[in-house]
Amino acid sequence: MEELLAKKTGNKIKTFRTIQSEVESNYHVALSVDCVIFGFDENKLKVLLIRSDLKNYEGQYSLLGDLVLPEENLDKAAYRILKERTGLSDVFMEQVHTFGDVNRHPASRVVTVAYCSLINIQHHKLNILDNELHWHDVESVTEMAFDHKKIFDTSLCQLQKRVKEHPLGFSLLPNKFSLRELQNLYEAILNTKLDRRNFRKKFFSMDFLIDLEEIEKDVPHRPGKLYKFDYAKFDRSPKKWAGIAF
Amino acid sequence: MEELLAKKTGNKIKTFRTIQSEVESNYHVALSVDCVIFGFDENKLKVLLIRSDLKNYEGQYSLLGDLVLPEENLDKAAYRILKERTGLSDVFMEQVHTFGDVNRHPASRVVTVAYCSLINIQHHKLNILDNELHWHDVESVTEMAFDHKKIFDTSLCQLQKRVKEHPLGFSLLPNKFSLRELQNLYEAILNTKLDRRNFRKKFFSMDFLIDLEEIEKDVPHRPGKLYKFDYAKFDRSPKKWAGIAF
DNA sequence: CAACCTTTGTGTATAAATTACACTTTAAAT
DNA sequence: ATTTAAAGTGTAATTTATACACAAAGGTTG
Repeated sequence: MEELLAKKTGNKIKTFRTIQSEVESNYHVALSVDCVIFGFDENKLKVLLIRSDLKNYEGQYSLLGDLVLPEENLDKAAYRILKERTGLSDVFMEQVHTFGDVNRHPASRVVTVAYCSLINIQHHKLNILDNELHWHDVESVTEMAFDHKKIFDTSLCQLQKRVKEHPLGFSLLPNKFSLRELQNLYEAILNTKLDRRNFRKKFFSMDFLIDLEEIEKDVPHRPGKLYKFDYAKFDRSPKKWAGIAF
Repeated sequence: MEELLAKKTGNKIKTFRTIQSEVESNYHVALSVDCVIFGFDENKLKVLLIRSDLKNYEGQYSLLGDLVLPEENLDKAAYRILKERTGLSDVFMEQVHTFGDVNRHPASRVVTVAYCSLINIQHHKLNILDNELHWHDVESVTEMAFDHKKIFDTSLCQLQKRVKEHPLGFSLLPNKFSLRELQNLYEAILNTKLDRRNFRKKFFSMDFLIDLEEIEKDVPHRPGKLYKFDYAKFDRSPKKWAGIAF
């Protein structure tokens, strides 16, 4: 949220210094939400970052965040940020962790709640406001503004864990996908190579994939069959999700 | 933290109403930490609760919490609360989730970060300050003040998950324990019955238990051998923790 | 249109892990 | 000495995970 804070303070509450003098109660803190938005494209796991415009962190990348509004629940704030930037609502979104170290923000105490979101990279257009907003390969993310690298690492770690125990991955894929794409996704998230036959066997045995009786187009080799995930069936009997151990 | 907030406001910032008028910036919120402190006694999982003294929730139980101090990190705040109430430091403590619904606190907006802590119920004396502070059977916890029931449920759920994938449970036991006690603990946390032979087989195969060459005292039947958990060995090769699937 | 390239799609044998299950041993209590 | 209650122990059956290779499909190329 740190980028936007500068603007907000400009509009409504002047500067950080002003905030601090106005807030007589030391027991109050600024509260923000930061979204780690993952996508999947070209067989790589991506994350959506913006360039920081705070002087302290000039040129560095940071997560998408904003202050939580006075009458806004935390989840709502996270969805608002996502909507503003990607135009998407109704996507997977989950709280990850809260970061509140005293000096994590250079200007004043700002406690931030991190959210992890998974979106289908094709179903949206980026809303580029003031700063560069781009997808970055997860592997290439090194330095970041504030403690955002730590937030990012925590989120990626949690994603790797959660994707094994819950069918989250499908949020990152198009509605119709081939088994190869699905496997590439898992390999990208977990950063491993998986056995193709065992992977297929596992998914077919769970029986949550609907055969769409269609095949891939425009591939320079034998096309694969297309499937979609049977969310209705999963909701009825989530226990049949055996987990992805590999 | 809600109980203490009343006092704090009395001392330093008067009343909630005063707070609200003083805080010109709507972007600032009160921040608290609530601790879900688990113990294990008489083969039952227990949680440490205090009686709420807010009028709205008279007579109901609530978690142990407090406002986060201006120069205090979140983890520090959680440890401080635990120390104040149980005299213990250096125990298992983990952030669970942050609850920030706009109206979760009747007086003003208070966002709270929940922590889960596991303590050995015998190694401490409760520091009973103003209100009743007691251990409660986890099963018997029904109504609670604020949204604390939801916080408690979330924490218990996370504990059930975490205890399978990490050797947390030993924090709840005395240093020396029998396999029966260990099994009772897992049964209490997971709320299931486990097969005794398979349970023992699993733990022995992981080879993290040190045989202390001692036996139980004062039991009216054949005494069991006592063990301790080999934390050093676990730290060297945590991958050998196979998880408790059952 | 034939040869080639790349990826799809499929099965089995082996090893490992999980489950179900019953009797003897020990120490304390009576 | 007998009773009582839990400790301690092994095996067979089932399920799950792993390793591994070749034929078929469709597009591309010369």
